[in-house]
Amino acid sequence: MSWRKEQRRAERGYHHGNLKEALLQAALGLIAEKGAAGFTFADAARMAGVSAAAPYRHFRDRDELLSSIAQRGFEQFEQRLTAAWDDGRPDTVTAFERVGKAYLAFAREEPAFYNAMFESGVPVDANPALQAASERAFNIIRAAAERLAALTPPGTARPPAMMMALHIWSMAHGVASLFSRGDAARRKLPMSPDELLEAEVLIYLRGLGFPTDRRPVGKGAEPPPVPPEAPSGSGVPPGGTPSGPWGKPK
Amino acid sequence: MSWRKEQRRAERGYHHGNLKEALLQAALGLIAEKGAAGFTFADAARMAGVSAAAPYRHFRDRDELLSSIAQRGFEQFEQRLTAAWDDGRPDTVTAFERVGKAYLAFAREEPAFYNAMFESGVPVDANPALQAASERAFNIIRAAAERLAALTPPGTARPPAMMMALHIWSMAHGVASLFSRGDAARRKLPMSPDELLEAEVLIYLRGLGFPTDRRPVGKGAEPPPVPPEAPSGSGVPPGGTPSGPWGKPK
DNA sequence: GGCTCATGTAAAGATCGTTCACATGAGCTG
DNA sequence: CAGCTCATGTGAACGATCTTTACATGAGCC
Repeated sequence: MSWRKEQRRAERGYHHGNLKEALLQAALGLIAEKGAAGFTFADAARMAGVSAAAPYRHFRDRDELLSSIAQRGFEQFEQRLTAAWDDGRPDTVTAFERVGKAYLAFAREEPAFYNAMFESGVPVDANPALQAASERAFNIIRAAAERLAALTPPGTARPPAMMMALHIWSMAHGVASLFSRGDAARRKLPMSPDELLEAEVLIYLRGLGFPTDRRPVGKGAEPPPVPPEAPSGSGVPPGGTPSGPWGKPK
Repeated sequence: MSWRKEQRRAERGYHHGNLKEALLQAALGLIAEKGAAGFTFADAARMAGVSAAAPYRHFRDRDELLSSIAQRGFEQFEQRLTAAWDDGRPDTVTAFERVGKAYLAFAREEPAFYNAMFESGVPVDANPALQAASERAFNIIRAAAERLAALTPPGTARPPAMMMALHIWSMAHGVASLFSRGDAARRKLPMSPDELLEAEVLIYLRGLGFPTDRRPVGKGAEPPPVPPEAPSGSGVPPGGTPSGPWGKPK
């Protein structure tokens, strides 16, 4: 009966017109603010200007709304990873690292999605569409790993691509959850999460025999262009390089 | 007024005697069952056989109970990591990997603690004791990394120990959150989380120049004893070893 | 114009978190 | 042992949330 309510209703009529979408947006905002735990179904309804019971016409319950958001998150995630991977251009290793950065960027820039996807307690298999979306996203990493695995320098054992993909995913997720978002970011670090992950991945790749000693960590000069995909002779890093992927040793 | 209630009270008298501890235990059980999000203050009270208001005599609010549990979790975590590290015996690399396994074992065997520590939304700096406990636990990993860094084979750049520690932590945490617990464990994997992490760490260490090609992944025969801490000449793995830390290539 | 069904509302029940005034009894003081 | 005190537990109550149920509205279609 409040004036505002009548006002709203006058604007949009008895029927909202696009409540489902409005609820998703509202929830997204609330999760970004207060985390998936603090988000409340009633609040989302209020924010959309409808009664507390209305959302039940569009979502079975609060959890279904949450898993819808998680699903949407995985879809956007997939898009960003795909763009970052850019089919391996200009060279596989560079593109691979770009994927890692995109992972962190997503966690940082879309905290609400990331939260719903990985930290809200929504099980991956809550709903088939969610699971499918999650798998599609992971498949980007997997495809990238496959391309990378195919490049193992001669004389080096070829690692299973699936394993590589899982490794990379765990690194990115570990760095993101521990250091790259909200509260967790308060842990004091000697370097940025991006640098941390980049060094981690480079060391890992070197452990697999890939030549990765082409640039220091700083974002200064562009690395000298590498002949794309031509494994430069012996894959093993030249014995005893004095500097690692983490920059100059002091 | 119920018979049960009178019964309980007759057994223990008006005062509970050890309510704080009982609440912590009850909460632990509930979190293990339904996750930190699903755990309710009222439930814990009920489980301890006490009115819903009683817990407020021991905890300012629900969040304080949660962060108490997180703190306790970090303390137990520290103990287990310390035991696993065993001051670097019998050799640093072996002990280091044992720490990784202990990390996963803790996540698997103490889901309630792990949940409260890392997934409950309790910020690390919620309370100074919690933060301190968290740092003490991390310091075990850090100390181990320091010992490891000191062993870098001659001719190899020495990585910052802090960075190594953060890398290892992120790997362990990433594998644990994504693959090693409850709902998340439903993702289908080609290998166990333990093996996954072990391979990841070994490849990483190899990337840093450590010789790590001493055993396949299977848990069969004990690895041949390695002369403790005698960096065997050139640290770089003998060029072109045909099998990696992940086992035989097929 | 009238029907129908998706969509929204109001009201109500169950549960929680939290607070407040009050009850109990364990332990100290004399 | 009497009496005091204070930590600890109780019950009742408030406001908020989630969810269901019966009812209202109106958009689209015949």
